Amino acid sequence: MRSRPTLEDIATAVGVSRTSVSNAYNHPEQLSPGLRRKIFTAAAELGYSGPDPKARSLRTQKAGAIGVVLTEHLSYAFEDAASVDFLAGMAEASYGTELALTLIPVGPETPGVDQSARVQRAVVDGFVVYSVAEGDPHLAAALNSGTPLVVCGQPGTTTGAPFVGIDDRTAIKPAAEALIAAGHTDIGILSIRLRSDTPFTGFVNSADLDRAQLHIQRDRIRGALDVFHQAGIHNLPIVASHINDAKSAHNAAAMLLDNHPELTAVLCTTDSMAFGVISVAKERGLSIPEDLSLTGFDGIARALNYGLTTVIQPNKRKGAAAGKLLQQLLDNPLSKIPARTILPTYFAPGTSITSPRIS
Amino acid sequence: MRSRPTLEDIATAVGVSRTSVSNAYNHPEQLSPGLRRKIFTAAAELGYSGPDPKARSLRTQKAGAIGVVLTEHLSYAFEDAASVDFLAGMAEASYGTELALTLIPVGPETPGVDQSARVQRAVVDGFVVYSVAEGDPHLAAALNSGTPLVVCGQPGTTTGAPFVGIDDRTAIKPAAEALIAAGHTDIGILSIRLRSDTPFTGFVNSADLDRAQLHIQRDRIRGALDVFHQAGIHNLPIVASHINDAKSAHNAAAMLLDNHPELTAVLCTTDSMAFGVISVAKERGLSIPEDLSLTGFDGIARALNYGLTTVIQPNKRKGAAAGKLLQQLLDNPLSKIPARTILPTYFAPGTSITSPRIS
DNA sequence: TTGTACGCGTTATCAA
DNA sequence: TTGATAACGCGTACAA
Repeated sequence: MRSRPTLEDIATAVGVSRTSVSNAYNHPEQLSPGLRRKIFTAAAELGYSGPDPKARSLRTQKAGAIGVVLTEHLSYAFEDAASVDFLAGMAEASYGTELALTLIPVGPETPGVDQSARVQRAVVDGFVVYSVAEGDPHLAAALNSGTPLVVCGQPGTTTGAPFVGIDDRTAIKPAAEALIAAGHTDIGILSIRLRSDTPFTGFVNSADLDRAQLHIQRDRIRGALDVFHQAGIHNLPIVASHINDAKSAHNAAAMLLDNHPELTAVLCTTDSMAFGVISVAKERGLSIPEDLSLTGFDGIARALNYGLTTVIQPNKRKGAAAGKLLQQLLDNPLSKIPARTILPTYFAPGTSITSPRIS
Repeated sequence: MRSRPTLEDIATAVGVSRTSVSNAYNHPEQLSPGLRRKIFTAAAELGYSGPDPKARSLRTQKAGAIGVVLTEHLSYAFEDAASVDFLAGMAEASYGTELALTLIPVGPETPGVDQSARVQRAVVDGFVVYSVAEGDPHLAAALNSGTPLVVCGQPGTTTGAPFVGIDDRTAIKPAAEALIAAGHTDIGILSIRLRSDTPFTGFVNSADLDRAQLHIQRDRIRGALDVFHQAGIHNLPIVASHINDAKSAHNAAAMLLDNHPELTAVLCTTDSMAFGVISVAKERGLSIPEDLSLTGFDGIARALNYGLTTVIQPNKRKGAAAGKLLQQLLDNPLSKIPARTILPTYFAPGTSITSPRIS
């Protein structure tokens, strides 16, 4: 079996130089139409499909793609509405450019296996790293790759790379304030895990917050605590759930309510956790908000549909902003782009808060 | 500003050959640990981030990625549940491999602009082409690229490439049969466009079917007609809508019902079209199924939730199957893989059919 | 309009 | 365990 023909093969077949064949594909104006036709004819005959992209990208030092690094499994990214919206935004930002989107699969962290290999080997012109833990090896590899990089969501600091996201600490405050305004004082907090390295579901304290690797969860909790402390409420029970799925959310909610039957309200750092509370409440015959007020965060369709009091964040716009910034960086690596791009969030009052029952 | 150092720079700095530096990264076992350490130290000092992926991929003739070509805008792909599921399946199939997923943005078809450039320039080891029209230029470019290729969904024939999909013509029959079984004889059909090149929304006939570029829609209509003809029902009105969004579905449904007030049932080739009928019915005070029986196709969450009589297709499994097949092809280009992989579909009876009113 | 010469940064092979 | 050499396939000054 013959191997694929190259530019050179076509050149010799037609009896011209490689340059002319190259120009036939890349600079038609520098060529007589007749010769160009002859070259394409010969190419078709020899089964030549045009210049090899791999060779071209070495020569031009351009890959024609930007890498997207997502936490967790890539297939999870397609099941999570927020990351799908984010990708839609990235895709939107890629129109009008010649850039493809290379999704870099991130397997489960197997100790001993170098997880960053895929990032290092990715043929891309730059990276967008989406919502990873501080110290994540893929982030480190991307930072070290020598290509432009934009971090989205988290980690919020310590990377030195341009950041796109929301102000989680401030964004959650309207939800906390709404609970205070309704008169609640016995409030619990439910969040997703703060660390990625050790599986742990249970109560966390402020020292755990200081050690958090996942800045988004940390900042949301801190923002809520800011409000509660200011209202004179201290020592709120906080449960963090390692896994983010319906069953785990249910279990974490049960753990919180079992240990703190006095609670009249629960603030959740994600809508998904709030649905865990809803599921437990249903199980126990508690009605929301009459028996338990509840808030979420994210603004997923299901939450808005339910009427959950929550905070809507602009996932698609995050993707678009990250994409645009990276492109600007690619166009001009020295261009000054903002170190932090903070997008606005929107409080959705919903109907899941009322005053606590007088007991 | 100095340019990025290369393998060679490290080699001269350490005083060894390029080969040894390369081996330090790729074949640690062929190197004394001491030298390896020295090399990495020098690399860190010089700001060398490891072998350049672009050069590596030229040398090894591997890109480390598979290209996914999706119809329509890439951002639309993230808004459509079916293609998101498909991508999730592709992602799932990529675990355990070193392959990234390169999504190739396909802009609007601007006449005169060579749409296939992005496909031709993509640095990938193979392509999965998802649900494009027969004759699509991107498909042609991918076919011509000389790399392995799997076609998913459509076109169902004429490409010569391995195909993964469902048997649309057979799959829709249970929906049509359910209408027949309920006693309907005045049935309309609503589908999405049959051609991609000319915008057209309106009634179509069997000649239009023969000319269809979009095989999925054509086959579903034909499958339904098979059933209806066999039941002695002929000359059913068929409306095809060029655009697939809520408003267009509404308009197409209105067009069908306005011109055929005698209809007691509508068979739709997608769930999204069925919701167009639902929206028109609501507007006119028709209840479903009492005044109008209705069927869909796809099994999107909203349809199942509504209780629509529909056919569920395995989108995620399609992605996984396509990914696996392509990988097999990449591992061994000569391996015999099935020309057609047909996945099973599932009829969801729902509650949107009842017997026609006796008039 | 066409050709020459060089470089892009790496890896495989084989010899030392 | 280390090194020299030869591809890999192409783009682009520059010269003709």
